[in-house]
Amino acid sequence: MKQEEIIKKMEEREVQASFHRIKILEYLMKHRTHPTVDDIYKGLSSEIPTLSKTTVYNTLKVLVDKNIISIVTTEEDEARYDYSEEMHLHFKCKQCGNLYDIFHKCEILKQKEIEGHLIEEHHIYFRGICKKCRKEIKK
Amino acid sequence: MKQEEIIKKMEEREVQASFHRIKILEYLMKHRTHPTVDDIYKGLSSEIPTLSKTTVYNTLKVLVDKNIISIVTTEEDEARYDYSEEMHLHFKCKQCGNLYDIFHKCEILKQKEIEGHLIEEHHIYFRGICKKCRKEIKK
DNA sequence: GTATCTGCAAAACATTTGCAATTCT
DNA sequence: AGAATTGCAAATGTTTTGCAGATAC
Repeated sequence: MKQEEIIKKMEEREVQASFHRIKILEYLMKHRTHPTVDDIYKGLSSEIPTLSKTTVYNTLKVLVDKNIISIVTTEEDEARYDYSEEMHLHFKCKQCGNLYDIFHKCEILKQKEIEGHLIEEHHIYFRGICKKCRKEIKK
Repeated sequence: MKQEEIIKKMEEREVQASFHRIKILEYLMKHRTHPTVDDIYKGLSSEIPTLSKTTVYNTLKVLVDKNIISIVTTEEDEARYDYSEEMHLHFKCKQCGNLYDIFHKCEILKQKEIEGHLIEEHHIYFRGICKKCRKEIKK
């Protein structure tokens, strides 16, 4: 995605597009690996040596608040962040620890309401044994 | 639930039923409010003055490992624990902060496999505005 | 020129660990 | 006696906060 588009996206959601913020959002767009704060910080610090972790925290908070990115809800204690335009769900393998994106059409993802409550965010997360590890076990 | 039944449940899952462990599991069975470690600790410390938080942590870890209880996956940084025999999902109100249990029949909760991955745990969590708060807003 | 953003250092928390004391079998 | 559980204190790791300096509108 071009920088212009990133800036446009931020303006749409009323986030001031500073240099650091653009770089952090760009990182999330390029790395669809559910990075932690530390991943983002380390990934950008060679390019932006003056970057501080506080700024990463601040920026992520703003982006989450403005619904540009979301927090991946897992049982881990370190937060992971996710940029995606498409609704999807997550699967984590108990064996290899891999966190997969699942772009699966589920009725529940389309649901806007449940028992009278208005749904604004869907967080669907499965844990188990992934395809790869199942094959390994069979061997 | 009677203490005997709690002990039976623990024996089934190969957890030694110590006094503290029974009390902690009992607390989780009685308080279906997704308590935090601190909630459990504070809730029991009047009854068990010698109880330490480390024991609460230890016990919860054992109970989760043996699939007697589960961790509620939210975006919060403090872990919440859940005892329930029935599969269900969670809804959190962005306004009042309430965390609701939703016992709703969803196809996805029955799914044992997705894209070749074996599902062992389903964590479904919605965020939005709850029924009550929606009514408040309309006023 | 005033708002906002940034970054350092310190503080605040939740959670884990090491180890000794206690308890259970 | 031997193994598992408990609990204190210290350590660890993540996230937040206060505040001063830099930057943007």
